[in-house]
Amino acid sequence: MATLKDVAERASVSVPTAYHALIGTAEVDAQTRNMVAEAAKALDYQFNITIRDVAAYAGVSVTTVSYVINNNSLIKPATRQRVRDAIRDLDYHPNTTARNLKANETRMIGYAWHVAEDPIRRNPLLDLFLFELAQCAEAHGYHILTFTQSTHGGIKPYEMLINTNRVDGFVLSDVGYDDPRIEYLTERKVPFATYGKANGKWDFPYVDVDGKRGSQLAVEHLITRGHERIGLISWPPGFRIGDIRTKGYREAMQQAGLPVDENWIGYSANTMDHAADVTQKILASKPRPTAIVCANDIMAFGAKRYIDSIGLEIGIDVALTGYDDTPVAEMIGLTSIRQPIAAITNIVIDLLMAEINHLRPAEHNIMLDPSLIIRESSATFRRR
Amino acid sequence: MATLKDVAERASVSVPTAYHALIGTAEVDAQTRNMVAEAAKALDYQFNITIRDVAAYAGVSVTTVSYVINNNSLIKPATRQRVRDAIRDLDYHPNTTARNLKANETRMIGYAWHVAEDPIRRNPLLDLFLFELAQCAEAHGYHILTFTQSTHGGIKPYEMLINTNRVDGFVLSDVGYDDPRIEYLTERKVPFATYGKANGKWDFPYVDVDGKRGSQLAVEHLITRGHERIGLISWPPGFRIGDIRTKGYREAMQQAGLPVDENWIGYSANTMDHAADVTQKILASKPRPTAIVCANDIMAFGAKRYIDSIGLEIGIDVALTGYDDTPVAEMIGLTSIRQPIAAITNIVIDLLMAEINHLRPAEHNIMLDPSLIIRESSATFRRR
DNA sequence: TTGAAAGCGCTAACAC
DNA sequence: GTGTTAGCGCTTTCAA
Repeated sequence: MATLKDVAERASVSVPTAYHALIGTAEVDAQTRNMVAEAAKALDYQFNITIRDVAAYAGVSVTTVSYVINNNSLIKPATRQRVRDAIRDLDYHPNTTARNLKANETRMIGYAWHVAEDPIRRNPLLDLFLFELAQCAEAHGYHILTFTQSTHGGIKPYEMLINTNRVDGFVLSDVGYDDPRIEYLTERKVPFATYGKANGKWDFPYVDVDGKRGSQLAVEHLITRGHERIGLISWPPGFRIGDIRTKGYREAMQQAGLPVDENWIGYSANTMDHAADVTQKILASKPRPTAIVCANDIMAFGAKRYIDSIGLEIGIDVALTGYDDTPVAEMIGLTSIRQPIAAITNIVIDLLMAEINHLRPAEHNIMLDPSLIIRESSATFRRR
Repeated sequence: MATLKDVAERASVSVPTAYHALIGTAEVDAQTRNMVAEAAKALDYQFNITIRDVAAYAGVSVTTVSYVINNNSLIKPATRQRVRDAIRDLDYHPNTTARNLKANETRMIGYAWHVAEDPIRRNPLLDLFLFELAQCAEAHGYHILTFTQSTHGGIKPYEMLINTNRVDGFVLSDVGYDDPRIEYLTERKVPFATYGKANGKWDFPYVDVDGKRGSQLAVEHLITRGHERIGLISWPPGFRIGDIRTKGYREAMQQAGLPVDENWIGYSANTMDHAADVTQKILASKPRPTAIVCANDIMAFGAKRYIDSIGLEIGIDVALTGYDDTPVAEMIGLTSIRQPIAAITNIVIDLLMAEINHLRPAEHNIMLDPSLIIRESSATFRRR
C-alpha cells in the first residue's frame, strides 16, 4: 500500500501539502489539489494515516513516533514536540488491532450475565452494573465484550473467546457452588475475577458482598423499630445466596436474644405467587410475626401483595424488608439491602488487572458490606 | 520467535512428537519429552500454535492451511483432510487479531445505552435487549462492545472507538430529535443502525416500533371491554416517544367516535409521585374516566398507587394500561404494550451488517408492531 | 493445486 | 537520541 509520502513525492509536494490537498483544506489551491488527487489515484492510495505518515510528516523515523506515542522518555523534547504536532495535524490515532497483535493482547474483558431467557432470572440491575463495569475497565484502557451464555455455567462461549484471542480475561458473576467456569478458567490459566465466591475448592480472586451482614442489617433495623417477632422468606436450602441470607437472619435473632418460631420461616421460589402463599402460612402462625425479612425484592413484593389483600397495612401491621434494592423496591417504598455496585466493579476490575499482569495480591478475596435503605415498609416505630 | 518445527528439529523428532511431548501426552516417553523440553528452552520457545505449526505438522505451506481455514475450494480433498487433521490434533484456532489486522476490520459492534447515572432513566429491559443483540451479532460472527456514554447523545466515546479501530459499526438506541450521534456518524461514514427513528433530516437505517399503534391497541382493548370514558397520562409534549403515544390515543378515540374530555389527559414526568398527582386530577373530573392509558409502566404504577389509596379497585372501578411491559408490569398485573425485542435486534443487526458491507437495502426503515399483553388491570368486562 | 513472499500497522532490539 | 529492521499471525497475489 502506498503511503502519504509516496503520494507527496509523486505529486512533487510536501507531505503536509499532500495531506491538506487530500482532506480538502481550503488553503491548498485547486491545481495542487488536482495533482495530488491524480498521484493518489495512480498509486491506488487509500487515505489512511499510519505511523509512517506521521514519521514522514515530522521528518523522523517510525521508531521516534512510536516512542512518542508510548511516552518513552528517551526522545528529545524538541523532537517530541515536532511529532506531537504532526500527530495533531494529521489527526493520527494508532491502530489498536496492530498494537494488539504485536503485544499479543486485546484489552478486552468478557462478561456474560445469567440466562436472560429465564424470566425469573432477570437482571434488573444489569444496566447499572455494566455501566460501572465499563467505566472501571475504560479507566484501565480496557473494554467490555458482552456475550451470551445460554445455559447457566456453560463454558463453551468462554472457550470460544479464549481460543480466538478475543479477550484477555473475564469477569464472572452469579457464580454457583462448584461453578464449572471457575474450574475451567483456572485450569487453562485464563485471567478472571468474580463477583461472588464459589466454595473453597479453588483459590481465585473474587469480591463478594456479605449476604449474612445484609440480613443482619434488616433484622437489627426491625428490632430497633420495636419488632420482636420477625419472620423470614428465603429460597429453599441448597442455594448459596439463599443459605447465607437465611443464616444472617438466624444469627441476628439469636444475637438479640429473640426466639425464632419455625412457623415464621417460609421457603419460596423466586415468584410473587409463591411468596404470597408462603406469607399466608407465616401470618397464620400464632402469635404471628410483626415483621418479615425477605431474601429478595420479588419475594417481598409477593408478601406485600398478600398482606395488602387481607387488609393489613404494610409498615404498620406488618413491616417488610426486601433485598438487592432493585428498581421495584424504590417504587413500592420497600426497605431493602443495597449492594455497593460501583465498589464491586472497581474491585473486580482491579483484581482482574492484577491477574492479567500475572500478579495476585495477598488480599484477593474481598468482602464488602451491603447497606440498608430504609423506606416506608419498615420506617414506622412500633408501639410496644 | 521459534516455531514448533524449530523445536522438533533441534530435538531431532517429528513435529507431532514434539507437540505431544510439550503438552505432556502419555504416549511420549520421558526421555524424548526431556529432549524436547530442553530444545524448547534453548530456543526460548513459547508454546503457541500458529498457522505455521499446522503447516509444518501437515507437511504443507501456510497458504494451504489458510485456504483450508477459509474454505477455499481450490484445495484437493486429501490435502484438506490432512490439514483438518493437523488442526484438530494441534487444537489450532486462528488468531482473530491477526486476521483483523489483515482484513482491516474488528468484527465488533459498539453499543451504549442511555445514561444509567440518572435513576429515572434506568433501563429495565437492558438485559433482554443486550442478550438478544449479542445473539444476533454472534450469528454473523460479530461481538458486542458495550461502552459508557456519560451525557445523553454525546459523540466523544463514539469518536474514540472509531479512531482507534475498535469497532466496525454501532447500534444506537434512544435516539432523540436531531440526535448529534446520527449527524456525526453519517458525516464520518461510519456504519450504524438505530432502534428508533430520529426525524427526517438524515437518511439512515433504522427499525422502530409503532408507538401510535401501541396506544391504539390499549384504547381499542379498553373499548372492547366496555369503556367509553378513557383518560391518558403521557409525557409533556416535545418528547418524541411521548408525542407519538399521545397521538395514538387521540386517534383511537376519534376513530371509535368517542369524545375526549381534555380534563382526562394529564402530563407527567417519569416518576410515580408525579403520575399519582396527575391521576388525582384526572379522576377529579366529572364524569371521571373509567379507564386510563399510560405512556409507560412507571406512570401506570403511580396511577395505581393513587387509585389504590382512595379505595377504588384497579380493573373494576378504573382500568389501567401501561407501556413497555417492563418486569414491574408483570409483577403488578398491569396490562401493557410489549416491544418485540428479538425482532428488533434481528433487524437492527441485519441493517448494520448491510451498512458494513456498503449495501443499503431499499427497505431500510422498518416499522414493527407492538403487542398487547392483557393482565388483571384491564381484563374485566365493564357492565354498561 | 500448492508454495513463496509481501505486507496489514505497530513495537522494540540493536546499531549507530 | 534516533534510525533500521525484524517480526506479531494472518491473507492473498503471483509464480510454479
